[in-house]
Amino acid sequence: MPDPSPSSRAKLLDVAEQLFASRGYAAIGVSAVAGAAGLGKSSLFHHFPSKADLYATVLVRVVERIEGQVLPALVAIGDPAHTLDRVVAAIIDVLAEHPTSARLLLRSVFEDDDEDVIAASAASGVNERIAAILDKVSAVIEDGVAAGVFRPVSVPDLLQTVVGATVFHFASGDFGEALFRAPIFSAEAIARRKRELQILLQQGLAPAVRP
Amino acid sequence: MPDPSPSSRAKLLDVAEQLFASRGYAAIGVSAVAGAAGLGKSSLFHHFPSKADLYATVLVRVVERIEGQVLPALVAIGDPAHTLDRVVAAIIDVLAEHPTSARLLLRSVFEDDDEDVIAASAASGVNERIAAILDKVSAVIEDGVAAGVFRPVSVPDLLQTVVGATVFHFASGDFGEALFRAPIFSAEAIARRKRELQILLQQGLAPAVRP
DNA sequence: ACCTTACCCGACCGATCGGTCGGTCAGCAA
DNA sequence: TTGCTGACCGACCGATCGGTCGGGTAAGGT
Repeated sequence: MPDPSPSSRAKLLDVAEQLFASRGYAAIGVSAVAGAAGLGKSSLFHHFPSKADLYATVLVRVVERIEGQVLPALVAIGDPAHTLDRVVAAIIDVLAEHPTSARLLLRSVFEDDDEDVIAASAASGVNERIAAILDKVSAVIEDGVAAGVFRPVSVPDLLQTVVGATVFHFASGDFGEALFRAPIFSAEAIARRKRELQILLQQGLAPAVRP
Repeated sequence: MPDPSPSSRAKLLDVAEQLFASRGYAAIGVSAVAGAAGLGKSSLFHHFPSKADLYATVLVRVVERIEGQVLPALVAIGDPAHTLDRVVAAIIDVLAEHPTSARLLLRSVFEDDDEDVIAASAASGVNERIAAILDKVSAVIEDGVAAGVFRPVSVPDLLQTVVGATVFHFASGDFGEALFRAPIFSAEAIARRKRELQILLQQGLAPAVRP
């Protein structure tokens, strides 16, 4: 019991985020969510009009957290190489802060969901907000290529690689921990992940030295 | 209609792979699978003892396809840099060949599934077979570091990056296609993906030039 | 002709799904 | 006290879930 009275609605959002992240939308029933929040199923429908709406609200919360941490890193200060470093660090930080974020994002990306779910999440505009962030990251890479601090690359490919290397990593859960034989979300693991990815990108994107 | 009479059982596996990949285990009912295969629900249970067993069988088929293509690339011929190139190409080829593979893999990795599903897939040993492949990839990287053709890296981190950059990419579906504004599984897109990732890795892993 | 076997189906089972409904209860303003 | 309101719940709804059962049908062996 961490909080005395987290307003029930917030508690529902918390447990729903946790449950949806671990087992997916279809596998989690509304009574399971309500029960985990210490409420009856009917009380859940007092706070949210439908299961799909609850899920969409959870997604919006996650996207807002990401925006709050990644957008500040995207203001163009310093050369694109430093900006990219900051962005990668920000993405890793925000995904590491809430272990559920990466999984939820991953699911929302490649889950051809239930019809009312895609309707609800489309109405909340989460996809567009994610796309907006990625567009800005693309712009940073393009700037770097144009300025000659990065070698020419396929920007969408690099973006996919960065997203895969960050989101997938923190979404990998038991699989990742089995691979590392150590926790993924420890402070050292997070710092190492940041360092390894930044070095790989900086060195892998360096322009060819012209003799 | 590719095949005149694919033995019903194979047809069931095909449509189940497609459906499970697109919407996940919990979201797909057995009657939907059977119906898509042109059969009644009862007929599905004539071929498979349970839904979980059907899913596990689908997973095994996917893992076998991957083994068949990636393991040959892992025989140590040439230096580790070339081997890694071959492995990356093999992974991309096998994931691109069947658009369902990457999604199924991703789900099996981070889906804290239903209890009988984890039991069935544990009995089929798919996790161990995936782990065995990744262990061999790890060995290649370690050899490269030991031989000095790669700079020192955190091997699990690099492995996570490679898996994320390949599996996530081909599992991203509509999201990825929206990002590229072009199909992901076209021959050109696959070739480009291969090239971009190989260059990024080779250059990013090159040891520092000693003055 | 008979029996077996493989394959398939419709009807049905209990459980659970998302969601509704009527109503209880505490707090608060008048 | 009275009346109202937001939070909450138990009981219930039709639909669908995974799975069972008995029976039907065609092929093949003897």
